[in-house]
Amino acid sequence: LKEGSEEMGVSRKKAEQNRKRILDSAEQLFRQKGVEGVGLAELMKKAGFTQGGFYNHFASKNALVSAALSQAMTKGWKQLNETFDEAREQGDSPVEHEVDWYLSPAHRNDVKGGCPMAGFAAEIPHLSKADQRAYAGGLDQTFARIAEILIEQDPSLSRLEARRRAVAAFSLMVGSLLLSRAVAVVDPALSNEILADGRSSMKATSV
Amino acid sequence: LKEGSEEMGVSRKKAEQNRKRILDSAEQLFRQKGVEGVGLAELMKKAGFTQGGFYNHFASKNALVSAALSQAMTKGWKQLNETFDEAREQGDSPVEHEVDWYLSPAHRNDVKGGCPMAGFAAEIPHLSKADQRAYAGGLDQTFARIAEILIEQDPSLSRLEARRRAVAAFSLMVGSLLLSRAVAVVDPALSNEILADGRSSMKATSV
DNA sequence: TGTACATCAGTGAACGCGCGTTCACTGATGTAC
DNA sequence: TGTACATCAGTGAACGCGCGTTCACTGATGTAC
Repeated sequence: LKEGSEEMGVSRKKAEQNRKRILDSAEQLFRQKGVEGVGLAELMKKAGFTQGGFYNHFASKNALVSAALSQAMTKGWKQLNETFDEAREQGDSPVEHEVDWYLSPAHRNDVKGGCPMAGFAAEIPHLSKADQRAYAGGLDQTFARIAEILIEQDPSLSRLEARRRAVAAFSLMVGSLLLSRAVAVVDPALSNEILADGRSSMKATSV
Repeated sequence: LKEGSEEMGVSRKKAEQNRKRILDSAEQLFRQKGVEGVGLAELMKKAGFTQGGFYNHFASKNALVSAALSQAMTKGWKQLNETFDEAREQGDSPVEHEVDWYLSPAHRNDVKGGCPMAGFAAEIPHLSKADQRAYAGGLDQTFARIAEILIEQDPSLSRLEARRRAVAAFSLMVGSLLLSRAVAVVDPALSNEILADGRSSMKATSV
């Protein structure tokens, strides 16, 4: 058991990879079609398995939803910080860099990925309290990180003012992204305009 | 037929009222639980009927969804204009009046009602193209109306600049409302903060 | 105005279907001696 | 190191259930003469 768990056999390693494949498929499908719009049969088929194997990896669909939300938020948090680091390396304003990515057509089109706070926002009220708490924690953390960066950019900002701007800025980004996605298929021009106007508003308010 | 349709019998009048009750129940339930989260049995029971009667009024669940979305948008449009009229009567700034209502805890808590552009935003990509088109039209109309009001308030604004501000302002309001709703149950303080920061940002940017 | 027939909203049971979940079985993997 | 047994990921069929939809039936409403 001691050494056995250290260097696992092929099958267990493979099983862990398979779990990851199920989880990744779930994350994408849940964003794309909504949690209620995806069945386990479809999901397992996409991951390359038959339906029955699901319960070797997750206790229930709800457990999978929690895991998918959690993974999406972890990815989103990494992405946020990478975007800031990237901007610093290029000597750009970190928040402007973030906004340019966030309100880009590419991010809008990436329905399967992208910001989990936007992608899951509408599902959250239908999920468990634990999931709602996880989401609220992730959102608060995001606000805090943006406020931190704002103070870095302009040290004269008070903590309170930075927080206010961070919350409003992120709300604008989420709203623009969701409205832009809602009309993307039937009115691409309007969809692009929403992104562009969001961007120009962010720049006008010196954030 | 000529006179008969002029002064309809009690039953047909009643039937029309019943249709309205089904439609109203649907509008509320779809907002609350999402379109996929509501079954026709539950819906008809809420409206006070048995399941089978549904198809006397609507051709399918999809047809009901379209009707509910359409009714919600009509109501939303009326509400928008009434809010503007109300502000003018009281000598308030129309847009500020709108924002104070839109980003109020009362509006956040009114999940069954309130702004349809926010309430249905996440559902739209899963609906029919016709519904998506209707939504896009309603959104464009909303942007245009807000831009109009902005020019009324400040005639020096160019059409383009007014439009830009209207789109960004509405996107901020929608984003704040949705994020605020997402965390309302598990973190009321954060939920209120999101609304408050949205409001103060709107005022700071002189909209 | 009064009677005979047609209409049609509402009932309640049933339809096939896909859902989340369970289960007996398999065979390769991992463990014990 | 080699053999015997236990584990457990994956299969595929089945479970009960609720879904959207259909249908035969009812009785009050609306129409025709």
